[in-house]
Amino acid sequence: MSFTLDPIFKNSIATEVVEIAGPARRRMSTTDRKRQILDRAIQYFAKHGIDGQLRNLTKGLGVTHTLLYHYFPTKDALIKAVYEDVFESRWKPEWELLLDDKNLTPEEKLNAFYIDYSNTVLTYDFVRILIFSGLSDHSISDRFFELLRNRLLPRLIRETRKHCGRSSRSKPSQRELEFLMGLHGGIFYIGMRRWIYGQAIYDSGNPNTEQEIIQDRISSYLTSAKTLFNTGKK
Amino acid sequence: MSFTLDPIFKNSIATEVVEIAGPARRRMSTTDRKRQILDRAIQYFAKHGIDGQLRNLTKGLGVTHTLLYHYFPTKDALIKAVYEDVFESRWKPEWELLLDDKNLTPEEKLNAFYIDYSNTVLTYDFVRILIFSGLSDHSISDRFFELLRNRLLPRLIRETRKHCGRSSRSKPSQRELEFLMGLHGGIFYIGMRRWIYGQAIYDSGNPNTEQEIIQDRISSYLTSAKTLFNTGKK
DNA sequence: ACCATTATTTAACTTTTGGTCAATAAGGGC
DNA sequence: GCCCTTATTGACCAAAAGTTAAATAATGGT
Repeated sequence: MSFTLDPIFKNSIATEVVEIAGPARRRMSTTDRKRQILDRAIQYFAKHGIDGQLRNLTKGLGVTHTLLYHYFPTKDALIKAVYEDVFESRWKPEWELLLDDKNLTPEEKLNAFYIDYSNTVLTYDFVRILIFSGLSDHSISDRFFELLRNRLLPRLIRETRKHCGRSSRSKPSQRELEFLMGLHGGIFYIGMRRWIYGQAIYDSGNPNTEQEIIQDRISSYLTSAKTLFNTGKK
Repeated sequence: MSFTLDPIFKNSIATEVVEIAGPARRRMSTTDRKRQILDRAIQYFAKHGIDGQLRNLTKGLGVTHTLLYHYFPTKDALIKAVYEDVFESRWKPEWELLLDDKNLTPEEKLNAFYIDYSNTVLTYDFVRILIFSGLSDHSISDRFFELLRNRLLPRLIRETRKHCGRSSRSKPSQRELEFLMGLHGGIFYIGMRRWIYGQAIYDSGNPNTEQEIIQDRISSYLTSAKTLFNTGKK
């Protein structure tokens, strides 16, 4: 035997307990809510991995986990949408333009590029989601590297060669590419240390310091490329 | 209503279906079985992450998942044992000796060290488990970096300075350390590409090629260190 | 002010999964 | 060859977690 409260009364109690302000149930437009859920999902999956639980994901939204199914048919679909979104929002087509700019020296281009690249890509959400993807199904990591390989690396090699006073007619050699990947990986590793291993790096992310660090490496890369690749012998 | 087979008969069927050879139930010594489970767990968790399921983990062993609880009290204990084991088995104290060897030049030491380091550390199991740990609780990644920071980096900086003809009396500057981390991260990134992103790198892991790649980078690192840190000005 | 639409919740189902425990049987020692 | 130890299993549990369907109620349009 149990007693039930008057519906209105019950509602007012629930309102007080669960949410301090606003009506118990607030309706949002489909697009707004979908966006909100997606943003939340990016944050949540970046932190907990794609094995995170939907019930916890929606908790911070003040919404039931079943509401997800109104916007995404399955959890996999949501994850796919997260991948898609995080990927789309981070890749900048301007990078290619920057590297093609005729008014900059190779060193200026590399510096400008890698500083912007590290500010855009080396964020908590992106680094972690990229790696979660790599660890499981490769779904975004493959696409990301395809762009890298096709759009960026050839331009970076071209600029490297320009810096060395070499022609860019021949196809990049494996050795040149790997030397470039040393620079590239070293920069990506900054993000790894910060967002995967949780290391505080230099003065808590002072952008000046980070810029100087990157510039050191680029300057070293370009200078060494000269001596490594200009002499004919290995 | 159901009928039951004669126990002996039933057993022989099960034996045929489940396992082709050997008796249905084989007993192993405690130490052997524990070792076998641990090896399997390392493999399994490296592939599927620590959220992998115990039932699947034991499937390949031809053993019930409940048997795990005879050797490890909980899943967490098993994971901890995995971390422990993978960590212990990969860190080589000889590295410190190598870097302290008085008969080698700094460049020889760095080459020898990083080639062995990459062969030891940049394996499927280790790279992935290190990163899984970093993504979740940092339990091994912290310990690994502590050793790196305390045992290796100071020696690597010392050798770098020696190569530049500088004294090692002063404490490593942040700039020096970060320049070194560029090299170090670039090398770790080789493992990332191979074991996280699943990229085939150069001729399917030709060790010679890999050695040359690492040597290129080290030579570049050392040469640049001279020009970066020998002049007094920034 | 009402109504139709649909965003949101409630309740429930199912499968998965870590964990327990009593029953079983392999294998070594006698 | 028997017996005792204990490695191994099978049945089972409870909580977790993805998914569904029906009920509820906010909101915009008229």
